[in-house]
Amino acid sequence: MFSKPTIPKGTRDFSAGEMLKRDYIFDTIKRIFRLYGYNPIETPAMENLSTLLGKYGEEGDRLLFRILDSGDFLSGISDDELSAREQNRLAMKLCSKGLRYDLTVPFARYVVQHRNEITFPFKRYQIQPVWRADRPQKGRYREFFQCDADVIGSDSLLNEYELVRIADDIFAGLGIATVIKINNRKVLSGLAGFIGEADRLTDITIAIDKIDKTGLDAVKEELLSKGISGSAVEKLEPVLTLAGNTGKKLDELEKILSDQETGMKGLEELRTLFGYIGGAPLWSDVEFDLTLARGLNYYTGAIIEVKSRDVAIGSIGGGGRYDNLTGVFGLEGISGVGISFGADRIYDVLEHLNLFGKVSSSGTRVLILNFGQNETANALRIFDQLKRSGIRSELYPDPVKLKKQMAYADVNKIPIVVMAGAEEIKNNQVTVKNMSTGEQTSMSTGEFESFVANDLKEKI
RNA sequence: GUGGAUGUAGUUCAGUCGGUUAGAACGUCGGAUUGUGGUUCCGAAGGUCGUGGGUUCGAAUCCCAUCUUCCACCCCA
Repeated sequence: MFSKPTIPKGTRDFSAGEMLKRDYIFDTIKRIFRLYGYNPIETPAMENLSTLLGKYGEEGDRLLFRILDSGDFLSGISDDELSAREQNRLAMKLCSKGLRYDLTVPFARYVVQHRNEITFPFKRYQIQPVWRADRPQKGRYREFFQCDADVIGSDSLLNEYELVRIADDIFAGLGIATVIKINNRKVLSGLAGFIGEADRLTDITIAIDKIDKTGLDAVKEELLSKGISGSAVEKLEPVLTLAGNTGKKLDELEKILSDQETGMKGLEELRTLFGYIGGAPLWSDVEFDLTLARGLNYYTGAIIEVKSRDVAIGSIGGGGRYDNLTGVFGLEGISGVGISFGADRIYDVLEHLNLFGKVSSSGTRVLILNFGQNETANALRIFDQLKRSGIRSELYPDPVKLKKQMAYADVNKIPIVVMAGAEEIKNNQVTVKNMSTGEQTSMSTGEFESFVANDLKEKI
């Protein structure tokens, strides 16, 4: 007896119906990426752990899938080390590779490794799965696809603007109402300096990021519990509750952060970026959100996040500028900015809002019925004729009952059935059935030829 | 990594207090109809009750472990 096969926690099979919908998403994203001059690259599923570790913070390191070394992986390990049972130390000795956690760090590695073949600014897109050893939930998987577009080697804020446009074009194309939130790490940094806790930036950003979800009081509580002084939290509160439109918020912040050099630089960047955005006709709402503070510790300038307006599923896209990501791989002074879209969550949003439309049908337009050995040569001629005209068609492979063949056309939503049995062949005819109306017409082979060339071809 | 819920046919779900052979609907397959799908009628197949232990005369039902899925944290797309 075999036990039923299963797949690992947090992974999924994609059946044909799902793949057609997923491809629709990928095709839309690729089309827009290409429209803006980004070219595709791919990197391996696994990277050396030395490439991955330490890039995502402590939490990120924990979520890395590690790959057990091949061969005699115990050879360099003493019995003492084994019996000490120190997981992390042992893991470092047993594993030298891991599955990629995102596409940005492998991209940084790629840029450093290929620096002599690349001319800057370098624009690339990358659509591949990533893996995280997280505990799965709805909209959260252990294997999922990211769709990244990055430009590296240019400081211009036109790049940030371009990424906002790309996000806007993609979601307009998919028909998802979105809000694109923008913030700037330098402003957050200035804020930390302003309240006298400049070295606690990470704790502060992680805490205030939750203000939407948990409220102001919970954020204050978290800040205090992390050891931020009461006076600092008090100083921060009026800033977090700043109201008004983007321009007004920026004006207010300019007064507050006037003696914070970094903060002022961030505000200037935001003004420039929103200046570009203000002149563009956009589908999405774009807003400055001071509490947007994504935890990734490599962002240094702009921070971007995209959320669905209609479905609460976390962010469906995010990105930002990282001034020195390649620095850890030995290439200093190269700035990059990128954005990433989560195809799996976008899928869930489209499904939830019923926005896939006709994408799900198989696409076959014509089914030729199989009447048996004597009629096969004739059926194949019709088949060739359809293929030559570029019409997606199938010949039913087995000479089974017509009832069964008809049912196949029905469940696969094939709109046209072509029949040519002994009767038709004798009279040089073909019978065409329209599956939605049930209407059926017999025509001469000559008439069928023009039917294929005109009626069928037009509808593709 | 922490805490909580869940698992019965391909799918959605019943299954009483622990008690005979675990049921339904939908789907699948066959037939009514050997040249005609969707509707209808008849029939059939399909279950180690997530897995492994334990308690009991007896376990889908109670206990323990483990896995899955889901939820709240953490973090994130």
